[in-house]
Amino acid sequence: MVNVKGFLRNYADSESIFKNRKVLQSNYTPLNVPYREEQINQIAGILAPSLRMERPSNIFIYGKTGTGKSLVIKHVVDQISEVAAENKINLKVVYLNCKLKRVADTEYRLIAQIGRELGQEIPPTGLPTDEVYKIFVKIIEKEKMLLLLVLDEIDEIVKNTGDKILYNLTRLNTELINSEICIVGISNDLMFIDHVDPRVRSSLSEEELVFPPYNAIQLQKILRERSNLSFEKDIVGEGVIEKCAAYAAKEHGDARRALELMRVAAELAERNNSDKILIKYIDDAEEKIERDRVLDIVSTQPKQFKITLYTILSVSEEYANKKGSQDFYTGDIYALYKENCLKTGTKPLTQRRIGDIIAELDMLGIINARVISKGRYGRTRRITLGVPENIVSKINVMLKEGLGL
DNA sequence: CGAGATTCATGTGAAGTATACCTTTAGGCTTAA
DNA sequence: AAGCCTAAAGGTATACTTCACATGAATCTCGTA
Repeated sequence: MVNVKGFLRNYADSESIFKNRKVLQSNYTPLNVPYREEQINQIAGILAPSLRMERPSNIFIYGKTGTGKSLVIKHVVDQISEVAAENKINLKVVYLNCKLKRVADTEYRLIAQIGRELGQEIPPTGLPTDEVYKIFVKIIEKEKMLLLLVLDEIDEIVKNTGDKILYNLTRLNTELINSEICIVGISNDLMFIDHVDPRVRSSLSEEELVFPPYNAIQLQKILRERSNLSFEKDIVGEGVIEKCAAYAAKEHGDARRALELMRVAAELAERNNSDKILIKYIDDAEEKIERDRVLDIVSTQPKQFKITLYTILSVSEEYANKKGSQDFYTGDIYALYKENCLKTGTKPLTQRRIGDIIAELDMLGIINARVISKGRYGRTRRITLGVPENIVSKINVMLKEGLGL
């Protein structure tokens, strides 16, 4: 424990390899967004009427993760807000990510959350949904305003709860007298809009934009630009940027991932007292990111999810040790799950529910659970792991402690 | 031997229940005039 | 009498349970070659 102080002193004395750490963090909004000028101009053009208090067309934006959708929207919206403020225009912007569990993943919660963003206390449950709509309308109608509603990952909420919300939201405009709402929908899923009600579709996607993925060259340019802002000269080792870009390009040109890789690699370099970011740190970074991502998801799950996942992971570890890896199915897991419940003193849920939980864990990408038919031997889900082997034990240990097993 | 029937284990949808939380309302208590 | 607090009543969303039916390919059955 003595050398902790030494380490801290050393840390305080040594030069950080970061010139500006924030630049590489995921919530950073750069001044200019390379290779997205066209989209920025288009969106700005579409949203500009808001500065005359006229309702702009609703926009629908498609693009894979890390293609700059959120970034561009935030960028444009920030600028518009500034200009609006200069001209004393009452323009409110609400940005919401519909994927956030227990925040905006049902109709009630989404509307309630918008209300809260606009500074109104709304209880987490208990009110009728149309009551929440009324509260919401009242807030906007209180004074003449234009509400710019940015719904990120809008496909998630529709997948969960159907397109009724979108219908209600688009219809809301016809009821409003003072104010108006403009909806900007963002989706990762290109096919998404085909599954919604045509009436909603036409009003929601009055304008459509597609964000193409970045290619490796573009990713390199982005990385270079940001690392120039973030690091002192000559910190970034030979070939590092190329490797980051290549990694990310492999994953459909995900710029967010590339930048994260860079940042984590830099942090690892710093922790190792290295004054250069070397290629070897990128591999470590890759693993660390994946681990953190999974750990983060896992740790925020409700207890029953954890027990279920713990059961699955233990079983798969056991099988891995015994070699001759076998498949396992919902029934097996449920039996063991019940045992684990007994050990932790938790009331076991029914198999019906566990089936749903397994399906949800599959959606989270932590496991793969495919429905198969074993013919004469029934129909079930075959469960396999969705995370690398070397992370599994770490998750398992964490779960074990967390559950008190 | 092959087409169709059968079968199993659980997927899946609908409807019902428990829980936690909300607002409203009415009654009781306190307080100030 | 007015004002405030509390508890009961009436209502909702969400997570979960119960019930009942659906599924789909390995296996079985049985007629036919």
